[in-house]
Amino acid sequence: MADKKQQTRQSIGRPRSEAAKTAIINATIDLLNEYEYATLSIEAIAAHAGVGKATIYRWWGNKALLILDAFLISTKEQIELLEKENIYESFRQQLQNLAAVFNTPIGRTVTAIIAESGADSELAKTFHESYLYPRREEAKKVLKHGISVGELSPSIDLDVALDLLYGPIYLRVLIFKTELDEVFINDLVDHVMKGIRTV
Amino acid sequence: MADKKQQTRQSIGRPRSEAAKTAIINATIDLLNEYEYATLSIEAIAAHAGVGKATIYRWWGNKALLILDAFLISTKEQIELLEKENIYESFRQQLQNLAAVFNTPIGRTVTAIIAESGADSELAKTFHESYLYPRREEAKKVLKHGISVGELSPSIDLDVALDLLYGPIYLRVLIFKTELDEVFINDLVDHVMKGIRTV
Amino acid sequence: MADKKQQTRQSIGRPRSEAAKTAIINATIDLLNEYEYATLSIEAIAAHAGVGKATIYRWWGNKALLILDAFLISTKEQIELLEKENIYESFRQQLQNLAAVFNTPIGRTVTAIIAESGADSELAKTFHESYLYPRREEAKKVLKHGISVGELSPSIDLDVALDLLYGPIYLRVLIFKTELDEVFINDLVDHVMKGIRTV
Amino acid sequence: MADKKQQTRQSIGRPRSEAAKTAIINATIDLLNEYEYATLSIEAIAAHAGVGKATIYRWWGNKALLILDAFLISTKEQIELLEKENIYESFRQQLQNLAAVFNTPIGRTVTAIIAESGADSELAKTFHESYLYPRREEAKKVLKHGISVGELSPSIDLDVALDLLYGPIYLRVLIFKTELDEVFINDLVDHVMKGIRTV
DNA sequence: GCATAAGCGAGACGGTACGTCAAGTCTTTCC
DNA sequence: GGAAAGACTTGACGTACCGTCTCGCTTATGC
Repeated sequence: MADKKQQTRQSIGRPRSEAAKTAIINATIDLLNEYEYATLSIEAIAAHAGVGKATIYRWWGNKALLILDAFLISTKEQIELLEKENIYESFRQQLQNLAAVFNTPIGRTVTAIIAESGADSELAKTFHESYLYPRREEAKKVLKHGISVGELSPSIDLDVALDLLYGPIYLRVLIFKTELDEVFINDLVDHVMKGIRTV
Repeated sequence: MADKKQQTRQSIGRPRSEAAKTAIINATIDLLNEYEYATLSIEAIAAHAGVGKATIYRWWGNKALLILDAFLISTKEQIELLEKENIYESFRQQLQNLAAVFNTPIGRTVTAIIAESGADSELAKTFHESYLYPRREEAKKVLKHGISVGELSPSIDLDVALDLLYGPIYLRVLIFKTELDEVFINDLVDHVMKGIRTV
Repeated sequence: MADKKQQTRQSIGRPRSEAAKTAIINATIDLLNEYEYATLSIEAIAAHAGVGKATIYRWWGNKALLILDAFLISTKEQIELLEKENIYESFRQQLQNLAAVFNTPIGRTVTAIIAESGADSELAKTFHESYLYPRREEAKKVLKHGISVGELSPSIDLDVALDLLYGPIYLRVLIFKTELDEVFINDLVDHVMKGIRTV
Repeated sequence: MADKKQQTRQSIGRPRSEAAKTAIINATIDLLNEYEYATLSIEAIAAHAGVGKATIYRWWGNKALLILDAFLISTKEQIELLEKENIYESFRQQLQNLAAVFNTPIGRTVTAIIAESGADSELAKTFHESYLYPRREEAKKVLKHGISVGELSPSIDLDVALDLLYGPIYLRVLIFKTELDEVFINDLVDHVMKGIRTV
């Protein structure tokens, strides 16, 4: 079932230091509060984590992959689609959480490097597989549930519906950099629901 | 005494070379097809443009501002909201254009550096004033026209409506990196219209 | 600084360019009190003299030639071999003056660039022709006078004798950077005289 | 200094590469044969030595200090005051060696930058402590020996005597740029000896 | 319990690009 | 029409990091 460290770890030598890994991830997140991606140096992360540069390069191929990993770890349990009593509430909660995540330095940075990267890059693929796809699947389950209970029209395109919900959040937070208040979120969900609800 | 000297005393000394400026902007756009933001060097731009580095730094404070300027110049007349026979067609055309722009290396790069930048940065402010705000105002005029002719509900929030239209484009192109076909654009406009149209 | 271009516009056209030349020479001497040769820029001289850079390059080929010229002009009448009542006093006076000149920033600088330059350089040749040779000839006249009045041995090598007098001054001022007091000068002249005097 | 450091773990991290140091010093000496001080670039030295620029700046603060170091290393055993059978021969040999050293590009360059530098500069101080002072002390021992065996007058000022010997060498080589032949050296030592010898 | 081996912090290495500065040239306007 | 102002190309500066490579350790496994 759980294909974790099933493999017989028989490799000789000193094992990887989890303390170092944690320190590196924390230093990365810390320093992103002060520096933007371009001016954040691996050297600074190593110094701040009390770690040798080589230790970072041993486990992460480059700065972008390290930041992505830090992002994935730090947001692992942060965003979850809580099953609310109804679809409206589910998405309201989810959109609020999403906005919070991408209002964070590391969230903004990860989005920026993903936006800049090519579609076929390891970075984009990892982000898609480890973050985007799982969350979208979860969200789709909510929509499917809505359809099954007759709340939503069975003819809607799930992906389009979700793009309509999430797109404006990315746009406002990352591009327009405006605050997201309750009213906006409500309006947003209202508008989308109006288009996909059963009459 | 010498008040009549006032007339048009325009700056002494050798004037700025427009040829150099054009060469720099073109080199920037050219090289963004080969290099991504992080690996694009000012040195390479200068060499490619046949220009000294100092000439670049004289007119642009940093790489991001240069790229933004190149973007603004290259897209100056590229995107315009053509007055179509109806609102639906207007936005369909506009969204298509927008997708084309952000499918371009410089478009993707500019969005990435804007996303990464802070709300108060000169970069974000310039982008907002020179690009986002003017286009949004144009788009609002279309919506207002739609309201005045009774095609759209007078109670809609213009900004929310436009976020719903544009947000999914940014999301698909920059984050999901999916192709945008006619069907999607049509669906998108349909969905949004359904929410803001007069019954 | 340079009080030129006052009125005196009696004739049509540009005022005399000698004012600019003087301002440049003065600025060069002034700035050598603050900056050493390597960090003294033509740009700073031009700015300080209220002159365009091109005006400097029109008259002097490079920084070294400008400084040499400034040195030659500023020391034109400064060093002269005063005919004293006797040879001893003549050289005592002359050595004192020499030490004063090469204790000056421009004197030290000129010596340094001469020392660094090749024997065949325009710089070294100009310095030799315009400064070293004339002064040495003057000094030789003093020695010859001493011989003619029977005070000095007729068999002495004039050049060796003068090297013995001047060499130690250069050595102390430029290399050892020690103060030259009366006692040293006296000792120096004593020693040399002892070797070249008629018994 | 700290002798007990012998046991303790001495400076961690990768140790300095002696090969790099040697390559840098050699490149410096090599390139001074082609370029003069002003046109010799650190960049060229680094390239010629197959070394990164930072490695040069890590160990030498500036170009002058590097050249001085190269000079000190390259002349470490080159000049020595060989104990000859008599004082005359000792100095004849020593002056010959000195002339050879300062006829070299690096010798001429070092003297030039020392002449240009201020008395209190690190450069002048290092040159004095590492080169001038030790050699002068050696030379003084020769003079003192001459006094103790009754060959030289006990009343002579050692420093003045040595300035008389060395000053003319510097003057001829660096300023007048004349060749030094045996005759001159002999004359020079003769003259000085005549002034300091016991009758 | 000692050898083997990988991981560790530290930091020097060969490099690349930075952003600055000045050199020497060129182009415009003004006097 | 010459001189100022100042933009131009060029190229070195000294700095900051890159990603790699020793060092002298430390920490595990396995013989």
